[in-house]
Amino acid sequence: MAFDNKLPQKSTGLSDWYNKAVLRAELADYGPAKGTMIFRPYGYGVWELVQQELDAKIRARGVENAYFPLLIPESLLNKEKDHVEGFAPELAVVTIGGGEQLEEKLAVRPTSETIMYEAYARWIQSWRDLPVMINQWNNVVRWEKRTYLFLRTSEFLWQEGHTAHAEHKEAVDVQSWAMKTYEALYRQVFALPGYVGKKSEAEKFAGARQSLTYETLMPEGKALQSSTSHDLGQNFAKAFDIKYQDRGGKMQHVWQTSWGLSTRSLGGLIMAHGDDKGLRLPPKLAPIQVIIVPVKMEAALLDYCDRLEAVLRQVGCRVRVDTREDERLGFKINKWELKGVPLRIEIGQQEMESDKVTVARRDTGEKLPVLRSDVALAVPKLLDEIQAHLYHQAEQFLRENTHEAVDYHEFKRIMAGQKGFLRAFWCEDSVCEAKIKEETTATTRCLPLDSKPEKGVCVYCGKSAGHRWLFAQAY
RNA sequence: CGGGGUGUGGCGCAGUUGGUAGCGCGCAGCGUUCGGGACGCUGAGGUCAUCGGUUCAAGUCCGGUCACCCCGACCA
Repeated sequence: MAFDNKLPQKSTGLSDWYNKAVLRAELADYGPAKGTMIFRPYGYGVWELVQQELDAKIRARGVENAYFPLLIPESLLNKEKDHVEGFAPELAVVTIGGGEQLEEKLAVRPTSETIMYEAYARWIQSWRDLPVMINQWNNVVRWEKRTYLFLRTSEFLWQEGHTAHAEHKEAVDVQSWAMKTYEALYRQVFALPGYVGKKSEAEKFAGARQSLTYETLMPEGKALQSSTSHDLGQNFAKAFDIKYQDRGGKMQHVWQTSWGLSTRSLGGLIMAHGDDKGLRLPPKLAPIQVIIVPVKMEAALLDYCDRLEAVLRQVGCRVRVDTREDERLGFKINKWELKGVPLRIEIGQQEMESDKVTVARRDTGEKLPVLRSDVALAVPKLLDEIQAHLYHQAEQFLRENTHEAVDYHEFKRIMAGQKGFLRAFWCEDSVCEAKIKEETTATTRCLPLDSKPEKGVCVYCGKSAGHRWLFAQAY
């Protein structure tokens, strides 16, 4: 008996559970170099679904895909002061090429602002050239000290959008559109609710004027920054000399945005929805939405399964039949539960005789008989229900773990216990922010966009404060 | 980069006071099975992370190096 195949309990050891679930579900594996990971077909399949969904929305906004180089001359990277300082500690740099020491070192991109804007400066001459709106799907490298599959690896995959505009307002519109797009994607596709808001000065992107963020909550009460969208102002435009001649003939710097969503999102997806049996993938991101499992490997059953598969494929489901002969029913059930397939259909003698198939939901574990003639209608409906149910569970968790901290004593008490998101007044002084972090591990996550101005006093220093910010321990 | 831990077939591990490597799972073949992680038989697979030292003899003792994991400071 393969008892050592049991997954650790999610509730008792989250990180152990997470690592094993990711490896055993065949989402990913470790790469040979420190901090690198392999995206296995099943895990990459989830990412491809994310790409399909997001890419369509990006194109619909008129943003075009392109590709810029992996290697960035150091001098380029050094042009924007805050940007260099922000990324210097996690840079990987190529110093040797073709066996010879390079005259100018090449950074492996940690993000592409600099290499893209060098080109933008050459491409943009006139107001007629604007806006420039380019996205790229690529990989970036950030030399992390401590790595974690999907959530924090030295190399990760993402999409980064970079736009340039004549007017600041237009840039702000794009920044806001990008965040709304991410929010919708997270809620509707990832089934992950979260908070949208503005980053503090200390937490914003290196080189940005202002950053927006989508923050989700993980099971141990830590927040995960799940995507960002930046108003770069004219900081890079000035550093890279990106200018255009306006209608009146005057030279103007452009206004820019950048925004990204990475494979880190898959880590959040796995952690947030998984249970003791393994993953629970929301149907919209499940590479296999329905797995048909014959109870026995008999020709008649297999034939029945194949016909069922054809029916479901026709209504647009991603469906497969498990035809392995050496694994028995129980083994297969556990395997597909571990892999998080939303629906499992069991076909045996009983089903064939009654013409009712047994449909098992991964989210609730519930099994229900469905007439074969109803399957084409019932299965897509069940998939929608599962998608909605996962969202509601996550939403309830988020609600139950968002607290008001009326004073610092309460703040510390919550951070020492269950954690989660804390709403608290903050005077917006970075000294208080740093102190709070030092004493409680909580950092400002964002000022929620829907928060209204209020009169209050900073939880830390007692000076007057105009807004309640969201705090949490960050991933 | 600080603290802790681990490196022995693909994976998980055992290996006594040093004597020349074993178990479980997995894998391959055959057979019996098949409604919640089946069983039998046969078989393949290891220069014990690496470098150096001590010794007649090192998986085991000593020293260095490397890698990975966990906990902290940094990050999407």
